[in-house]
Amino acid sequence: MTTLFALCDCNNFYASCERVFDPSLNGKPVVVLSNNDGCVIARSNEAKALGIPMGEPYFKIRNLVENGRISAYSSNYVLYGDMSDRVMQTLSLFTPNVEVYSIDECFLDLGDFYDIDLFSYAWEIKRTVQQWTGIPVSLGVAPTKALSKVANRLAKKSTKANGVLVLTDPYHIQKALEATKIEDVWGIGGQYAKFLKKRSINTALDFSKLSENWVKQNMTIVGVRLLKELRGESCLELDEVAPPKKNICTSRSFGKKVNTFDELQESTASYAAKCARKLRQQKSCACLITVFIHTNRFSENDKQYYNSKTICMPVATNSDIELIHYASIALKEIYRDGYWYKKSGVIVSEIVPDNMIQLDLLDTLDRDKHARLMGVIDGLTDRFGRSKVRVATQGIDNTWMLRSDFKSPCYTTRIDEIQKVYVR
DNA sequence: TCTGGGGTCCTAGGACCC
DNA sequence: TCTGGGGTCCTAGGACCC
Repeated sequence: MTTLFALCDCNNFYASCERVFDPSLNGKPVVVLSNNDGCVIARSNEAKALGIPMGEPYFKIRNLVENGRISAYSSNYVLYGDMSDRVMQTLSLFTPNVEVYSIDECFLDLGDFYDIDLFSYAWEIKRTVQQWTGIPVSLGVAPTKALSKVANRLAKKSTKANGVLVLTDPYHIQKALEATKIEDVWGIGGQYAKFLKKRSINTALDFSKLSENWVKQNMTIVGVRLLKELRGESCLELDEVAPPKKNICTSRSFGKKVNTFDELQESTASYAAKCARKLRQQKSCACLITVFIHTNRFSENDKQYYNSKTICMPVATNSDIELIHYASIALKEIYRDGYWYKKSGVIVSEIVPDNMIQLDLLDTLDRDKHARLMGVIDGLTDRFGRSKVRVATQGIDNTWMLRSDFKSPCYTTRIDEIQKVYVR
């Protein structure tokens, strides 16, 4: 059986989202900053052309921003998430089988579409997404997922392809593999790239000629799957329904240096509540909770400290109140006076479906009551926005909160913001 | 010289992704 | 002054059991 996949990838996604709502940015350099406005995580083509690398710390480009040479935005995940949904919904009109691979990427299973004009079809997809959502996308079409990644990358890079590349005949596949450097192959990270280049394996084509045994020995079974995929043998299926997450993590760097227990406790409580909400959204509960804190690893003057503590809770839970309770216990154990803290986080793990909870005979908590309360809190959060209702431990003024100085409005999801757009 | 041999579970750590 | 956040999978090795 022959397989056929398309990988659709939004171009410079976060920067493109900002542009949809402010067309005056078209043709101009735009960057989007990480949480805390720390570094660059998305760049428009014009920003790339200025030589701004991915991950560039903001302070290094501050001058360009202040002189108006670049527009910089704080990341606005609510907006990007909503735009992502629109793109994915549009894509799912073209085939019922899609895998939302990340916020800006989607695999489409084109199954046995070999008898249609793939090139025209791919272009129709691209045009439709652009027209309906305002987001420019690139498409790579090929017999396996790994090859569709290769095709997508070349589609974006080549001015001739201009955003669409269909890679189905062996000759073109060879040429594409030859044109793809080993470090640009999906699944080859920094370590493997170094290892392979030392052995004169410089391109995807070189890699595809290696023996299965050698790859298995040196790169585990993961490498073997990639090898087969690049040779055109499909090993990676389309995962249409995202499996429930096995770990959920909420962590942030602070907007300022923090040294008191109370500030750490507020932030940790907020992250625990956020994890609880994520658990409820996927209808599951966690047995373990981990809290970690650390100082600023870039600061040479400050004393460094990292620690984490994991607590096994008596009964799996997804309640804000309980998770905050155990997070506080864990934090107390690892907190040390006399350090400047930069970041804290909460991870919940050992996740089980919420209808399969192992009860504890000595459990005294009224779990039904908790569940109803959380339902009410979720309802209020949905209606009035995040953090309008919260457990007291989470604090009120939250001076530790992250910095986000250049955030665009949540155009698509907030009534007041939507009105602003209409008024304009 | 030589120290049973499996099986299973768990954890830490390494690799990768966007 | 200023350097993101959130995930997955795989393997090796130790503990433990019979």
